[in-house]
Amino acid sequence: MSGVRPWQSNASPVSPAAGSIMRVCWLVSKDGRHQPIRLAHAVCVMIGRSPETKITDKKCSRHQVQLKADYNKGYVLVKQLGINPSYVNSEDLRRDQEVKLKPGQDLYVVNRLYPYTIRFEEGTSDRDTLSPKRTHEEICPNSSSKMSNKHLKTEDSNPRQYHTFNSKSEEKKEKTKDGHLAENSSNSVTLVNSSDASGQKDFKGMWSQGLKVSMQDPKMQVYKDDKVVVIKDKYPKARFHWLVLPWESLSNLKVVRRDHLTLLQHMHQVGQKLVQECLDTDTLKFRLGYHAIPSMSHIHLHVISQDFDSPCLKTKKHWNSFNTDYFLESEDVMKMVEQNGKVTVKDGIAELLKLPLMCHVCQQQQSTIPQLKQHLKKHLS
DNA sequence: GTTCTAGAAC
DNA sequence: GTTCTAGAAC
Repeated sequence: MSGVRPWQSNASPVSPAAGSIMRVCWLVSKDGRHQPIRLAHAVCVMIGRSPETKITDKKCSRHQVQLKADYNKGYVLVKQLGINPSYVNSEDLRRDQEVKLKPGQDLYVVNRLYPYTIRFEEGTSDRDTLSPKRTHEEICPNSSSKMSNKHLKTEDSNPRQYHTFNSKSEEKKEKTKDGHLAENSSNSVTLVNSSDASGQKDFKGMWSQGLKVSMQDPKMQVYKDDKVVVIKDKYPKARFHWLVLPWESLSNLKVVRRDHLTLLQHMHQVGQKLVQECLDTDTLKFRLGYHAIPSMSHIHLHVISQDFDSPCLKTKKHWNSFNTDYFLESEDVMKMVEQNGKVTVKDGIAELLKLPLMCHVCQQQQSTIPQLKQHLKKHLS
């Protein structure tokens, strides 16, 4: 990245975006009677006694349950239509009763028989939605290719707040170590082996997967190279607020090991470079670091200016997540990984989010967020 | 992560 | 009465 000033006029043009990322939901027969059935978004699908489900039980209606997937909310609405009860989430359903079926929960189509579960996946082409999840090898048999060039472009839509320098879209993306992000030779991306996606006990909903989608979106990308991508925080808590994300699938700091140290160092260097290249760097201070317990999946390094002048900064949690020890300095994280081979977070660190609001410049306590924001104006040059 | 809103705080 | 926040829902 040395010498690169991505927003300058000689940057490369942006090529057409790859296919937009789409989600797909599968109804999976837990006893393996048949292949997964695709549930399209907001489309009612009837499940019951049929050749497709291979259910021949006469107690099962041909229209036993109606399923409607909601890709935005990350669940499937189950409506019982048959006479005999279906069973979801430890509850027998009545006729016409509707319940939400979430990843990790089971649906028994009738009389606690014929178990199903659902699985949400993501892909960038229609083709990805036509067949169930494939292994990385199935998708990308020759997966040694890597992105080689750095292509950057300026597109400064908001000079005060952002340099939006989109990266030139590369047609082929890299396979990650564990196959989380894989791409075949015809320009489709599928999230496979989503270690923290649907079905996991710590799955919080589709919203928590948003960074994985954003980082793949050329319109969101501010910088990218073969190891990392930078995007603007969608809800910036300061005038400048970027996220540096590795292509490699790392859900959070908990999975980081010594092997990842060079990656963390690279993320830090890219973050520092963003700061150096920022036109307001003379007047603004920046911090680089990680949230101890991030809400969003996929590890991300915050690069944030210390003005905290943003309408998106609204809550005590927002403030304290950047202004207490909940914010782990990138340099401290790297040291920890170097010395201990992993990152450890103190017990009870989430309690820091509830601390009284304190100005990060003069340490004066403020009683409310509006007061704090008013106070912060004093420190703005 | 955000949005929404009931009820606490003023 | 209005402002603000915490927690639920997504």
